[in-house]
Amino acid sequence: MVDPEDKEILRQLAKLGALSDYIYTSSGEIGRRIGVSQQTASRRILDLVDRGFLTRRMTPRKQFIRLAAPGVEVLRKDLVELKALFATAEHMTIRGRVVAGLGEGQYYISRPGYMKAFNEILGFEPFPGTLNVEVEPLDREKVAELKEREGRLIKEFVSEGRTFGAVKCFRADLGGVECAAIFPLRSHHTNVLEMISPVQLRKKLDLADGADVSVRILLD
Amino acid sequence: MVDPEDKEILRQLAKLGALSDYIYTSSGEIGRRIGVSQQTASRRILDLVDRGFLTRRMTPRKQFIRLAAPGVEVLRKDLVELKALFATAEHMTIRGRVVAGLGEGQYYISRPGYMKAFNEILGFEPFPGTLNVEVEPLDREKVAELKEREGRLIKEFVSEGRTFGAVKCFRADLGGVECAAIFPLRSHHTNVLEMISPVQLRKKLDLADGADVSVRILLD
DNA sequence: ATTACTAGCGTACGAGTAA
DNA sequence: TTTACTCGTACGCTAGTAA
Repeated sequence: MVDPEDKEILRQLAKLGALSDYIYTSSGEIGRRIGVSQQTASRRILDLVDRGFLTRRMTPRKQFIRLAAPGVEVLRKDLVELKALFATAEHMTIRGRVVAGLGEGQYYISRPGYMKAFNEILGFEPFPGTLNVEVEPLDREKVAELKEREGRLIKEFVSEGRTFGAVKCFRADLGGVECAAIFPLRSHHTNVLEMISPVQLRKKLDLADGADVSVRILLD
Repeated sequence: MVDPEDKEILRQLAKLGALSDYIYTSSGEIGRRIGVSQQTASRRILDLVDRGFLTRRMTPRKQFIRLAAPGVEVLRKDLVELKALFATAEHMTIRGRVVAGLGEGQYYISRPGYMKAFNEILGFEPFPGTLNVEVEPLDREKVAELKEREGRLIKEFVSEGRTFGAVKCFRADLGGVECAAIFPLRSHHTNVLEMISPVQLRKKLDLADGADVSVRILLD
């Protein structure tokens, strides 16, 4: 097993160039970089050499040291894992219950300007109506956080002689149905999610007012 | 300071999904994942919460836990650092001394087939002659390693009624002059580097036989 | 200068357990 | 079930030092 302290040494050596060639350094230097004594650094290096993660050549002063193939692999594995983590750090679950909307949503989203934008940005033409989900109090901070994120933006536009405000969208999944949460930039609500979908969510999922739902938001 | 053990906890939590949302887990579970006891995991989590790297909500059983912004930054910094390491893990220095060649190189590299290939692969038309560098014994294993690497390949081709063998090239830098090391795939020498360059290296750098040189090979 | 051994100490671990 | 406290122990640290 490679413990985190071992990885730290491998990383510091890699930063000095020991990934692809021998570097000329000393146990004291390495100790300083990782915040331990010369003695501890020496012991740990020795251990890594014994286990095949480092190769080195000694000289009367200092030493030539580089990562052996298994040492490089340790770091590469970390890189791959972190890449994957950030690549798939993509969803957030928000719970709430279905509530009756004001009927406003229907008017707005069916404006041709929005319809066209939804199609471009989300890849579907929404059913003309929103499903409103009252967010469970504990999850409201998540909604606030969502609003801080990029999301997919529909810019404000002018049509029919008036201005339609910018809207931020997040793709989502509700009970296995493709949908999206939409946030008019002007609003500051954090207790209601407005969901749109190519189908009528309420009917498709047979949702009555008060039904508990769990929305999986994709962060992209 | 975030020590490597702290990072390990953040990573394990991130793998469970705590990068972008709360996860429902227990100190025992986390302890198991990082190979420490429930007590130690509990103490370390508490410490990370105190220092602002984690946020959590307790329940009578288990807890909801996620990385706070500073915790995410710790991992992101690691990712960026590792990416940079592997992106620039690109050179290897090989030392040796100039030796007289057999004059063979000149014949081969000036064949039109090779000339054209060098131009495509290295971006320059080489001076018709090679500079031979006898590799210092300690660096010979590096040469062997180079031959294991991809490099830039010139495939074998037929011309003038005979076959010209495949050659592997590595871009290099010798005394600030752009050049390349070439390895006929058939040869198994590891004690001599054959260098080519758009200019006559020997003349440009005023190198007599026996001159000590240091070749910086780019690994790409 | 270095590396790396030995000794002694301090810290962080896990067992036991309360809430 | 959990979390997280106290406490005794042991592991890994640093200091001192030889080569």
